[in-house]
Amino acid sequence: MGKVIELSWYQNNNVVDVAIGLLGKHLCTNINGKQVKGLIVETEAYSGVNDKACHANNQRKTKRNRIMFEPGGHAYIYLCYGIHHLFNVVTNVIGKADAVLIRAVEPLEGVEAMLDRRKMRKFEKQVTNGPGKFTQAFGITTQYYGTALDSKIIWIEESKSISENNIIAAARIGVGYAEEDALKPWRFYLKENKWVSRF
DNA sequence: TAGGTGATCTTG
DNA sequence: AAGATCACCTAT
Repeated sequence: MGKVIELSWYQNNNVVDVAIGLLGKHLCTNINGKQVKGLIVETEAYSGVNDKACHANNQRKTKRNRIMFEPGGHAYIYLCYGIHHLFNVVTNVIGKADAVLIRAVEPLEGVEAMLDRRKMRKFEKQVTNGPGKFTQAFGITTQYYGTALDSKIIWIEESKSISENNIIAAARIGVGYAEEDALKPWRFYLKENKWVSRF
């Protein structure tokens, strides 16, 4: 068992640093009596009010994204396309609405529970290789909106760090509406890791 | 490659 | 009040 990351670690004013720092760490949930763990292999940084791809762009603050304006270390979970529950880590201090989207994990523990929730028989990469897929495998839904990430429900543990040589930076996925910000290389993933959502 | 899905946001 | 949009997934 790794050490649980403290909330203060997320209260960093550089969301790109946090997005890179989360790679290789262990995301854990204990939901409906099932504990699962996965290695974070893909993240994206969303940088507050000046990032056109970010839900908080242009000071937009609504019922959906209000947690982004709270201190770092809480879960921002929202329903995407009516079906998928997407999981973000809120970062930065109160009033600075940054967040990191977790896009994919490599299963480490609780594979049975993951397959069960995904209604899959075979253990293959489709279990957790996308932002809507791994949340389903982990039991994460909007019910857990705002959960502190040092809780017993959702938490992230330290693990050995990843060297920069093994990290790829690229444009974020699915943000074509964001004009020039769509090109920012704020998607990060582990090189040659088969659990990454797409290449 | 196309269609499903429903909360959220915007317009009138 | 109605319509458009959307940080995606699954199956053809």
